[in-house]
Parts: sequence; structure tokens; C-alpha cells
Amino acid sequence: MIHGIKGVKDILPAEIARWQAIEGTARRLAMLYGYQEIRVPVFEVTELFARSIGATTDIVEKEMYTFHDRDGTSLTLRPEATAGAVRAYIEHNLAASPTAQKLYYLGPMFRHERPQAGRLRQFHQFGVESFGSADPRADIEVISLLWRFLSDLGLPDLTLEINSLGEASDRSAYKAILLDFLKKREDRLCQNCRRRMDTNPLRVLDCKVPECKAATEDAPKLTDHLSSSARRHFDDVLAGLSTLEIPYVLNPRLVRGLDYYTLTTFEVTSRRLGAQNAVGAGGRYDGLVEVLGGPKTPAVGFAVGLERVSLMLPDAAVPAPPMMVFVATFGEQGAAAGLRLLHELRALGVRADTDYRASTLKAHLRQADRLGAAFTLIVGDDEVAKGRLLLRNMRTKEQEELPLSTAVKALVARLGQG
RNA sequence: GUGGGUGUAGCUCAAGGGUUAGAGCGCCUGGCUGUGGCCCAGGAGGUUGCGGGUUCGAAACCCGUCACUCACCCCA
Repeated sequence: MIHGIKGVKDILPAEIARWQAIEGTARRLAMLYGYQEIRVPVFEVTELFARSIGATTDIVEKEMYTFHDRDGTSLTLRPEATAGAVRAYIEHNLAASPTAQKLYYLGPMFRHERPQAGRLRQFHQFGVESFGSADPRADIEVISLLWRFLSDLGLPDLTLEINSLGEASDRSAYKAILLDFLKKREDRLCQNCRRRMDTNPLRVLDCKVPECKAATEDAPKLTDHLSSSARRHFDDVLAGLSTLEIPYVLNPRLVRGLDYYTLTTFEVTSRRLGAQNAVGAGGRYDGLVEVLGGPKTPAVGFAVGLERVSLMLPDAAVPAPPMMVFVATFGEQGAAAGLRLLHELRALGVRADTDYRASTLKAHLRQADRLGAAFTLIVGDDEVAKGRLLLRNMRTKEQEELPLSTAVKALVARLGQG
């Protein structure tokens, strides 16, 4: 038997209602906040990701699905969608559009990691990118959209953590200060962090090894070394969150894993999730458009992991399917009449079904019950001969006889009133 | 890439060297010859992940392998 690939899951009919609830909420809110959908390819030239995410990040170093096209070009399945969105933004000169600055996307991403709870090799993200504004209100809008999305779905125990990485110049100045500090305690750091000192010293602050945490406890804080404009931007964002009554926790160690972030970074976690506790994260990336060859363009965005959302989604957030009518037929004449009844119901917009395998009324009713039908139309040869059918209310078990030719209209009219 | 746990019916799990591998749920049939859920009775459904080894005897013990899973790393 051929089975699915490790870390790649089928989403079966039983779970689809949850996914549609999640995706529906995402689309509804994105629209409400003025974001338009963009659909970018699931694969791009490898260089795009290497340049945007950062050549020394784990994603690029060891997690990408990379392969060669027939002409030898290196292609990669997207590990995230910001790079593609920025590429499209530049390629189609959306910077010149007065209306296409706020984009959202929904779709699968691919990372070659060992699967575990809340982590898959093909997973799904909902994300937004707001281009063209350096105003802190853009940061606030993006964060509040993320918070609203998670709250509207009723996810429990959420924490919003936030930090500022400063502007690029703040970051490089701070890196030197931090490196000085780290060198004095290098012997107390884990192997990984010693390597990080060369590649990306900020990530040492994010290390979860207890010894590293202890060693860096009194490390200089980046937020104490912000330029005055970066400081004011951060303060404005925090003030805005307070205005919107969005609770947050300052986390000066919050360093995102992608190189392109500047100024605001944030992450929403939940303790209900196990080890992989980040539900969504994002930040500002004012340099990225330019790095990828576009005009200097400030931008801010987030991405949420939909599998993680689904893991926490309460059943109450999943709407019940619409009422349905089941058509139970038997006998040759009955079957023929049933074909027309089903067609009529569906033509009038009523969810309707039957069971072609069932031959007895008992089997039909059992199936109607399993499908949660509100009503069943019962039509056997006897009813056809009389030109009538039976309408059964599945909850009350009440049955009435109606003319075969007008029963559907009568039922639909009644449903319309009820 | 590293480590732990687990693989038995469609699903959740028993059986811990000893007849023919069981239960609950689900499914089918009958009780009810044309009326669902509840109840009762019956039935179908298994290469005990796979390969080897130990043993008179292996689902069980050993080795290997694969899969799933959790965790590390890292991330959504």
C-alpha cells in the first residue's frame, strides 16, 4: 500500500467543517480590515528564500524542500509566503497602486522538519502583509487583526508577546555591545549559542537552554539601545494596543527566526499547545522590499499556523451545517419519483440527499438519522400510485401525506417561514 | 539530524510465554414482512507493522527494520 508522506496529512471530511470555519473567519476579517487576497505560487526560485529569510537561518540551512528544474534551476517549495508576496508586489509594481497595499494569503507551506505535535512538513498559514506605511498604526492594525482572528475563533489561553528590534543601525550597534557581553561568558553557553555568536548573536537571547538563559539574564537589552525614533515607534505601538484593549507582555528576548524583521516583532502563544506553542507571529520588515530589488518600502505582517489554530479550536466555534431533507424511496416507481424530488429540492436551494444503496425503508431512515436530516420524504410504489408522498418530521416523528406534485414547494415554503 | 514512547478488528484498547487472539464503540442482519435513534439476539471483520532469532510453544522475549507519536533543535 502506498501511504502519505511523513509529516503530510490528509484533512478528512470529518474535520472539514473546522477548517472552513477557520478559513471563513480569516477571509471575513481580512476583508473587514481592508486586506485583499493574493495567491502566489507554492514554489519559487531558491534564491528568493535564501535572500529574504536569511542564508544562515535554520529554515534556509536545513528545512527547505529544494529540487532542480529540468534546466537545472534550483527551485524550492515555499517555507513561508512573505517572500513570494514581496516578489509579486515588486514584479507587478503594486507599489504604484493606490489600493493594492494590504494583502492576505491562505495556503500550504513546506518545511522539512521532524514532525511533532503542532508541526508538520506541509502545514497551512493565514497571513497578511501591509505595505507602504511606516506608521505605527499599521503595526497596531496588523496585530489587532491577528488578535481579533484568534479571539473570534474562541481560542483559549493566548498571550501576546512583543518586542522591538530597532532599526537596522540600532541592531548592528547593539550586536557589538551584546557580543562584548557574550564573549565574557562564552564558557557558560551551549555549543549552539557559541556558533550563533558568529552567525546571529541576537538568537542567543532566544535560546531555551536553562544555562544559556541564566548566563544571559543580565544581558544588555536591545530595547535600552533603541534610537529615539525607534523608541517612539515602539511606544506608539504599545499605546495603540492599550487603546484597543489588547493585552500584551513585553519580551525583550523575543527575536524572530527570520532575518528580515526590524522594529516591532510579536508572537502569540498558548499554553494549550504543547512544545510548539506559537500560534502566530510577525513583525515589521522595512528593508525586505528593497533587499529583493524593489523600491524602499516599509511593511508589516503576520502569519498564523492553521493546524495549531485547529488544535485549539473549540467545537462551539464550528457552525452547524444547514438543515437537510432526506429522500427515502423504494420500488421502481418510487425511485423514479425520488429522482425528481431530489432535483426539485436542490433546485430550490435545499440541502437534500438520499442513499442509493439502501433498499428498505428502515435502511433509509437509519441513514437519514445519521446524516442529521430534519425531514424525510418517503415515497414507495404505493404513494406513487396515489400521487402522494409522506413527509416525516425526524424529530417529532409526525408524518403527513402531501400531493407528490406540490409537496416540495409546500415544504420549502414552510421552512422559509419557520 | 538526535533521543524517548507506541505499533493487536474501521476506531479506542485488553490479553505479559500455554487451546481457536478478546471487549467496547462502529458496521450488517433479525426481533419490527413499509418507519431511524433506545433495547435484545445474531453476524461479518485480524498476515498481532514487516523480517529474522530464541523456545516444545511467541501478539508477548531478543535483534533488525519500517511506521506513527512525543520531545530536543527550530518554528506557524
